[in-house]
Formats: sequence, C-alpha cells, structure tokens
Amino acid sequence: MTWEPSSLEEQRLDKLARLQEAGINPYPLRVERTHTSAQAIAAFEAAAEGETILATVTGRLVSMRDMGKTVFAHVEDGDGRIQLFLRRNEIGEEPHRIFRKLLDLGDFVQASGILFRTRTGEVSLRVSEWALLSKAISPLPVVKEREVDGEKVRYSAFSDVEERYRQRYADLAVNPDVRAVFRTRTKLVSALRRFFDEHDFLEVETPVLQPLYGGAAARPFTTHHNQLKQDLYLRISFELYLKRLLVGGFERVYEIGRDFRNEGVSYKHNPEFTQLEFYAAYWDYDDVAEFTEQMVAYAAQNVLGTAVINYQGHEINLSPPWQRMTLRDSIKKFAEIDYMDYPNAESLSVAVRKIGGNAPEGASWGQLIDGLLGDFVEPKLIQPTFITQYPRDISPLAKGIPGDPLHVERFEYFIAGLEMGNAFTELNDPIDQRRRFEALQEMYSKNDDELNPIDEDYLRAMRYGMPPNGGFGTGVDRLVMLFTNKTTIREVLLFPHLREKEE
RNA sequence: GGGCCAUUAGCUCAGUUGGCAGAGCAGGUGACUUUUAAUCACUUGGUCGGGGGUUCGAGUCCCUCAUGGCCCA
Repeated sequence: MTWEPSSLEEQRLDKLARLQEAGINPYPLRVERTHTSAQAIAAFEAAAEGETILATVTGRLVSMRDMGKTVFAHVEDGDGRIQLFLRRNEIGEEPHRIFRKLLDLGDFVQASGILFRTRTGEVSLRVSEWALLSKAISPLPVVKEREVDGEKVRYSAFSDVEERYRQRYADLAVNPDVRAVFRTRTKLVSALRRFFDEHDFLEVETPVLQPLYGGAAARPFTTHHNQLKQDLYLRISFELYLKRLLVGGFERVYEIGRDFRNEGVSYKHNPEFTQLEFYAAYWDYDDVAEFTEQMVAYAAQNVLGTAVINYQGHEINLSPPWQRMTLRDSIKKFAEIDYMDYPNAESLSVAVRKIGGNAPEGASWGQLIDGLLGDFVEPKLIQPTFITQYPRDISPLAKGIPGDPLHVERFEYFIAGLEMGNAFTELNDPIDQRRRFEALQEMYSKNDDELNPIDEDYLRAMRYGMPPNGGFGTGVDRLVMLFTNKTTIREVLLFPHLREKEE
C-alpha cells in the first residue's frame, strides 16, 4: 500500500511548503506548556476578579471559526478542550494570516496568552503568540456535535465500523467516547490488580511461548525458534504454569495477560484476548465463587461507582451473593430435559436433537451437555449466575464430587447471557491427573483438533505435592464489554484483528 | 463453513423503470474584530470496492472476487 496524496492532502503539502518558506518549522523539537486545557480553565475559574492569568496550552486544532480579523479555534489535549481567540491587531498581521490560511484541523499547536471569558461565557485563551507543533497532512474525519437539552446531537461522524477498527488512531482522535471505553478498560484492569494485591495474591508472568500447550480445549498458534530448531506454541491458557507455582510454595498467584486461540473470530472471540487467572491454595470452588462475586462487584464499584449496571437495556446487579444453580437443574429448567435420564452420548444426542439442540456427530456425553448449556441456558442468564457441577469428561483438571462419578467441582459464571469465566476445585492427584489426560486423548483421538499433548513436566510437578487449591479464569475483554455496554469484543480491543485488505 | 445485507467525494449519506453522478460537512476564494454545528456568496473535488458479462447505454441487471456487518452452524 503506497501513499498517493489525495487532492486534500496535496493542498496540505502545499501549505507545508509555504509554512517552511515563511521560516516555520512544521515539526519542531521543543514544546512549552504551562497548563493543560482543564488546568487553564480551572485556574481562571479559581482566580480573583481582575487577576491576569498567563497560560501556554498545546493540543490538536479541532475547530476553527474564521471571522476575518478575529479567529476562534478549539484545541484539544488529553484533558479536554479550550478555545483560542486570536485578533489581528493583537498578534500581528503575519501570524494572524498564517494561522488562518496555513493551519488545518488536525494540526498540533502551542498557544500563549491570557485567559478570559468570552461574551457567551466560555473561558478562552486570548492568544498573543502561537507556534505550530505538528502539521497534519491527511484530514481527519470531521465530527461535529452540539448539545441540545443536555443531549449530544451529531451532525457528522466517523462511524464506519471497519475503518474505525483499521484506523483506530483516527477513531480515537475524533471520537472521545471511544477514548472513554479504553480508559474504562484500563481502570478495570487496575481495579482487578488492586483487588488481588489487597488479598495477598502475587502477580506473576509465565511463558507465552510454550513447548506444549494445555489448560483449555482450543487449537494453538504454532511458531518456531530458529536457533533451537524447536516448534513452540503460543499459550492457550496459563493454568498449568500457575499451578506449578503452587507446587513451588506460592499460595496465591494470579496473572493477567494474553492468550491466543487459533479459532473462529466472532463478536465475542478475537484470536488474542486478555485472560485473568488466579489460583489459591486451600480454597475449593465455593471459596472461589465467593471471591469472584466480590471481585466483580469491587471492580464495578471502583470503575463505575456502582454495582448496578445497565447493559443493553438490562439492569444488572453485580452485588453479592449471586444466584447459584447446578448445571443439571439449569438444563432441567431451561431445556426441560434431565440429562441424567440419558446415561450415554448415543441416547442423549437423540434427546438433544428431539428438542432442537445441536448434537454434532461424535460429541461426548459431556460435550452434548455443554451444548445444551450454550443453546438453552446461557442466553437466559442475565443476572450474574454461577452454574455448578460439570460433567467430568469435559473437565480434566477438576476434582470429582465425592460419590458422584459423573460430575466434578466446577462452575462457570454468566452475566448478561455471556459466559464470563470458569473455575474448579483443582485436581492435585497426579495419578488421577494422568488418567484424566489419557482419557481425554482417547476421547479426542477421532478429532485431533483439540488434542492436548500430555504435559509430563506438569505431572512431575504435581508428584512433588500440590496443595489443594481453587482456580479461576475469566475473559477480561468480556468484563470490559459488560462495563462499557458494548456488544462486540472489537469495540473493547484497541486493535482488533481484521482480515488483510488488498489495496 | 452457509444465508442475507452493505461498499458512491476526505467524512456521513441520497441516487427513481437501466438514460448527463448528487447533498451536507470538510476543502478553496471572498465578506465579517466575541464565534461555538458560526453565518453569507461563489467554488474545487468521483477508477460508483476489484474483475468479467448482458445492453445502443450499467452506480442501477447478471456472474465472480475482496472486505465488513447481521443471522445461522
């Protein structure tokens, strides 16, 4: 993709040349700033009547109203906007002419002067000197809004979804609400960290490049180390490494980082996404559930100032305690079928098809039940809900329920009809763990897509003794969607993955 | 993977039965010394997503490819 200047860009290149002819460096090295826009306005508001306040502000030119001998313009910085007011007889003919004729929306400028209030009441900077900080060659999309009865009315916009994602820099530059989404995202992640830190968890970093992958049922990305002549995988979960750390003597660990899954892309899946996992020695899955509901409510309180959020028209109360229901009861309730009446995959798949559910060829008993959960239960779980006690055959890392050979101590939690996270009382019996891995290999042998290699090193770690523990994983992106009222993961990823476009 | 929809100026969008490609904003020129969607006058700007076909004639109909969106798997 090589750049061919458009006619608008040609005009700006011409202005660039004229600026240089006038002795102006369009990309200077040094900048002066005494106030951000918000600081300048606050300083003026706080000043005594008649007090003179000098300020130098910097930012991007976002509007210009040229009235001939007077020019009004707004500059936007990281804190907001402030209006500049330039009069020809105050700044001189040449600086006034150049500002009007050779600057464009999108340029970064520095402006100095005294603060005052215009006739319409807006705190503004009466510019005595200005400097160009960076000339913009390509025009940003123009966004104009006006407040009408407190509502923002848009007169033009940059709203094409594809272009917004492909040129996120432009999206961010012109759409302040998009910037707000990502501020919320960052606040959420810090709130989560704070919560873990306050509860004596140790934040750790484990390998992204792994010789074996595991901890989830997903296809990995493969890569290669040239010097070592070794194939490596990008991690699909953190689980097996974090639990090795419990063997090592850390009692509570967590990691927030990137997972990679080589699977379909959808409104809730991106090939790379941010995962949060934690493991706590001596906890079981009930302890984990209590901690989870506290964690989410804490994050909402800290980030949004309330635990009652509005998502797509639903009022959702994140305050503990959340509803708890076994998987079996939830399927009885929403799919009106008791899977315990169908003890094997053959009979269950017939029953699932009869009620219009999905029963792919070769699906195991547990996978069929998981399908029922996804099709019939998940969309109904608007208020936060723990679904507990999962089939053993799809939960190879969880401890069994005493006296129940078919289920394990596992929960998933759901909010707004979305699966948000997954947790278990973690299996710490190395003999049983080996059998589970082997059973899994058996089950997936027809369909090697999701075949997990047996991680012998993990089993060795477990043989040294792993404390009983509870573990948890959640998709941070989905929490961000919930907190920002967005329906697609792409709206909460700065640079979502898009297919390459030929140009 | 399948179905439906979309792709027209820098941005947001119209475009009738197949008959001269349009508007608003942005841009340019001019007027205007307190405007804020500034206003007023004039004005530039197009590979109608790419390729192929039907037709006297295609933005419009057909095929195909690309990208995106929604729904389904």
